[in-house]
Amino acid sequence: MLYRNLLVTIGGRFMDNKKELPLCPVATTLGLIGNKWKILILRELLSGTKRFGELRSGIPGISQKVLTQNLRSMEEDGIIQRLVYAEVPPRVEYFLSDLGNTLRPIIDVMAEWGLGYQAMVKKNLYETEKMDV
Amino acid sequence: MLYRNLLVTIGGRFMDNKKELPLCPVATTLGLIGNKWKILILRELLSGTKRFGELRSGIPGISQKVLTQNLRSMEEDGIIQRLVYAEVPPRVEYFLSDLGNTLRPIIDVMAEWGLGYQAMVKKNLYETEKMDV
DNA sequence: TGCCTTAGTAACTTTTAGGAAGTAGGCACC
DNA sequence: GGTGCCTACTTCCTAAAAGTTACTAAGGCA
Repeated sequence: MLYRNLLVTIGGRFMDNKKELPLCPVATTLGLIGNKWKILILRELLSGTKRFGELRSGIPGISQKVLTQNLRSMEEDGIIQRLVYAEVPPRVEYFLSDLGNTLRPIIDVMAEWGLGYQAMVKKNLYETEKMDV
Repeated sequence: MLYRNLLVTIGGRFMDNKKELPLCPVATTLGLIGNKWKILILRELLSGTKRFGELRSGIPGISQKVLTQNLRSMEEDGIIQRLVYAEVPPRVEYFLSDLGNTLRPIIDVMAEWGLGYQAMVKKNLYETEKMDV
């Protein structure tokens, strides 16, 4: 593994150019998983190894190109690993590296917050409807 | 407060069109803070009320336009609140709403992970240098 | 009068994402 | 033996988003 690859992708136009870690830890984290697709990919892979097509169907709205781009970027950053089988039709498996697995708490907290928010919205809508009537 | 504004912004091209909550809690969360700028704005406001200019200088690389856009979006979503003083030169203060404050654990976990990552990179670089010599 | 201030907007350029079509290459089918 | 199928890309073109720069309002102050 190339340790230098761990130096990531912050500070450029889309935090993807300069090989330099920002001082702020939050910005450092965002340098690796700063867009929503990477987080959704992470969410998918937290439940285990997935093929390209499985990721695509598991993440509604993502295009092939963007999925490929983000997978490559995450592989470069050492978050995920890529395993190509010399078969026809082609088969490529993706799974989290040890580093990628350490990101699990972040997704957990986000999932937890999302659940609470969904519940709040549901409750508020209900009360709003009651008030409307 | 308009409760319906809590229904957010997921599923469109950039998760900002349809007023519909996704089933996945992670995607729900990403609908509100799915881009890096919002998370950095959140980080700034977690330490207290800030003026527009303070936010701008506290978040290196953000442009006026993008800061304005994200602040407006976060205000619509009920995460932050905006207070305009009728003064010249103008003064506008931003601060977290109660809802916005509930996002604190997410930023905390990201900061924690970022610290660990920074430490790892530093250590690995050091070892790599030793190996290179 | 002229210049300072800050938050925001408008016009314009660059970057990124989306969509559709093309590629590889072994296999099944007619 | 030609045709089509399968999957994981890749390429091309267009649309949308983000970035950059310049400009505005409107009172205070020299």
